[in-house]
Amino acid sequence: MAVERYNAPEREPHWQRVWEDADLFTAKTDSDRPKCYILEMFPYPSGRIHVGHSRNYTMGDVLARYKRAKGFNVLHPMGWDAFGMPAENAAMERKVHPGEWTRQNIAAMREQLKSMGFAIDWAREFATCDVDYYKHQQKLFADLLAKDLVYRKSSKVNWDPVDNTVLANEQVIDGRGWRSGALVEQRELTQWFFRITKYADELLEALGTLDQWPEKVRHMQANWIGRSEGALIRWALDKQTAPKGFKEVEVFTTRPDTLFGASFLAIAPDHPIAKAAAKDNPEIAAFAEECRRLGTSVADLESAEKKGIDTGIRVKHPFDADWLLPVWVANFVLMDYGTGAIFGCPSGDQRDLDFARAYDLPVIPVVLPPGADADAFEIGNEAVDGTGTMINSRFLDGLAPEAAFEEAISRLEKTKLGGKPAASRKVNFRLRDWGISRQRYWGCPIPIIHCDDCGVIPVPAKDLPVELPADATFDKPGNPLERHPTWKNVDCPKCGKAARRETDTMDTFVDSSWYFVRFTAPNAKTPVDPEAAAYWLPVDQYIGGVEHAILHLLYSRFFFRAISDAGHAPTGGANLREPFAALFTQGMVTHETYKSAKGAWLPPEAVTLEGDGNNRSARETETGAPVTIGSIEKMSKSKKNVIDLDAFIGNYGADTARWFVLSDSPPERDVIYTDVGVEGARRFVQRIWRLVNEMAEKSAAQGTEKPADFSPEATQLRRAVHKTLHNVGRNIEGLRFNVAVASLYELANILGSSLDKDSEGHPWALREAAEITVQMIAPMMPHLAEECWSRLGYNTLVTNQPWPEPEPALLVDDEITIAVQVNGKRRDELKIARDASKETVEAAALALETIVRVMEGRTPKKVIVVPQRIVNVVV
RNA sequence: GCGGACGUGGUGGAACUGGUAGACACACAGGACUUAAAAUCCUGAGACGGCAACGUCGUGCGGGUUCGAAUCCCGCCGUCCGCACCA
Repeated sequence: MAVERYNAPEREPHWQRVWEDADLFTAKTDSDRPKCYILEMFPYPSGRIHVGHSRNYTMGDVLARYKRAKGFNVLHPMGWDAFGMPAENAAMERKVHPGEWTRQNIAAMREQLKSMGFAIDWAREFATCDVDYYKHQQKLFADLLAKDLVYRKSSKVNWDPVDNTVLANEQVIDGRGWRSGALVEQRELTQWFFRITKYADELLEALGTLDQWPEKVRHMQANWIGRSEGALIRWALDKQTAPKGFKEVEVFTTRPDTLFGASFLAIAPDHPIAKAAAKDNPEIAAFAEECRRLGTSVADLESAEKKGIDTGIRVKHPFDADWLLPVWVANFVLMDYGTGAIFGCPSGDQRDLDFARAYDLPVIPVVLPPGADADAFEIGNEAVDGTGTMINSRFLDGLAPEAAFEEAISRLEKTKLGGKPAASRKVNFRLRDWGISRQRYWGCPIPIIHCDDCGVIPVPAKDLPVELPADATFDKPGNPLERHPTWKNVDCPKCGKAARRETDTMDTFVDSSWYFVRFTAPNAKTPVDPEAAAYWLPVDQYIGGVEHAILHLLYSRFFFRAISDAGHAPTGGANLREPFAALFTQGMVTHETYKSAKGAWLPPEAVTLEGDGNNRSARETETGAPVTIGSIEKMSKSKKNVIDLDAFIGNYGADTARWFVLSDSPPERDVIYTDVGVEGARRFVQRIWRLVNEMAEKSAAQGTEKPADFSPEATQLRRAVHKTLHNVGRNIEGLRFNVAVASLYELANILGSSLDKDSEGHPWALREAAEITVQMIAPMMPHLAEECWSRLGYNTLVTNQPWPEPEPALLVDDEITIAVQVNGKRRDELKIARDASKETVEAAALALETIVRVMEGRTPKKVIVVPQRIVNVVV
């Protein structure tokens, strides 16, 4: 009677082999069945997989297995986002080649993913550092260049003057280089850019069609693109004070209606006028220098204290040549946005107001809020926005801001300044072109040759790929390609003279902007196989972290369009512009952090925990030294709060890991890793195993004919099973895995109490229950499901079974329970036939003892009956 | 600074379009089985008051709309994420 425990770590590899031998997950282009492309954002091969990583692959896998059972031709591939900084850092620190480090990590991580039993088509696997991948990327680059979607311009980087190297934003800590500690400077470099702004309007417009994307992601992208309608206004410089060679300054504004509230102009520290002013004025030069020390991160720039310096330059107000305003250099004006110059209207903009108060500049209210008293109205420390009536604005007085906006622009369009209109309408985008140059080794080489005579020449197609040299050195900072003795020396393909290779490599976001296309035909001779792409794309469900909500997803949307327009469109793909039909952003797995007395992070396995609730404490297991329990954070190598997957699977098995990460927390939210949560998952694995074993003994034999009649309790069991089946299907499709899990727990409770019954049809109902239960858990705990399936007497694979369909008749109850309220407060409930008429329900409700008592003889004013939901008696 | 989200028992969370708040799980308490333990099974439980029947309160805080609000609207507080060279 007693069932042996299910030994997951021992049985799981067996089933993985069986699946592999049966070649179940290799996707074939097969037009008979509808296709379904499921993709999780591919991982960076950082070393080892921990339980945190496994969550989004598990989610994708559940969906892939479910869709497969539903009859879809599923594509579920895996690959590696293999270029990037960590490999280069490892090379410097451990003297191991980035390629070797990356390959080792990939090998380890591939084995770990396989041990999770994922239904992945491994035949399509590739890494972005494979020459066979990046050579196609170089071809795409060349084609984009030919289409004028790539260009060069000067742009700023973080420069470490001690290490003589370019730093990523994350390598700049408090304004200093992370290794050298030197104060970081901004430096201008000529770099490569993708013309993403050409697609700004389309990328914004098309967001409206992405109805299977989270609202918040679309919102974030819309804000990121930042379309705004306004005007370019030219301000004449006052001749007395203007730097030599400058006559005017152009300002972009979305609020031309507030022009009469202007009290100063502010320009970016690297605006040409600011640079000219700095030449003659050491104070301005010093200020600009200080601004440059802030690095290039927008977050740092904008959260820094607002500071400025008066240049002494004056400009004429566009509507009044006698009105002179000062020009300031300010640290919050960005050269990259608009024209790098703004006019400050302190009464209408909080940042301008703070600035005006700090430097004692005039504050003129120009918009009177509705209901405010015109004579007494003053601006305190809070600016007023939008709505109201224009005041102090001469010919605009009395207008609404929207009307004043139109009027101001119309007038300026007619006003001539140096023979040209003083202003023009302009749609401005916050989105900037995508800078892809990286001064690093471990990335896709940009296939360009620089010739002194011929200029910038693309590497001819016949000479591609441009491969990374294997023998680069990593013993010092800086770009190893730049200092490689021979690699960059090459003959100009045009004139044959000695020339130099481009030593910049591409941003790794380029690699990840089209890997999902390559998965559709990973061995194609051309970057894109138009037939395969047309068949598989778009990705039907894309799953990844919210941290990619903007950059990766926007770049991919752009790049897919750009390469389509450059000759790599899927067949008949004129309407296929969006690569990801549905997007799901999953939460992280978090874990407590532990710190030793010396302040070093400790991994969980080195720590022993004691007590509970508020009395928890921790010690180092080996030494007994006290440990500080830190905050709960996303699992990360740097804080060591990771649970390694191998150890986990060795203890509990993959199915427990899978079940745990699917349970409890809604998938879009973070889940906290706890040992007790894992124990819960492990117990459930055993419980299912016991249940199925007992059911196998007590149920009808396999293939028994369905009885004509079922006892009430057998019907009740069947109802529960079919309702669960309905819920699990619905919730897997909606990616509400935690809810699907909960309904399976609920069913397990019912199954447990249904075992020892033997009324009419019950054995058959039990067999049906066992089979459907096993099929329902199969996408989530596939190994256990196979084990159970064979225990039920099958020599087929449950993975190959079609998803069962619930019987509609079993989903609805004949008698239902509805709540009865008096004045909106629940007082009793009522059991009544499902199809009872409103009148019947009302009468039955009013007749309830509790209701009669609570009514105290009062007559109902109104009785609201919502069929099958609720009765509310209003007195 | 700008932009985005989230907030429900001791804990993780459920609640389809506004209709019985707290499903399910964890932790906890009591019981069964056992020489004992583990495992397993059964029972209980939002808070407060009451022996109980039952009553009152209750979804971060303050207002509003509605017969009815966790859900919709306005204001506040708190937490988390992104900000263009981390991936």
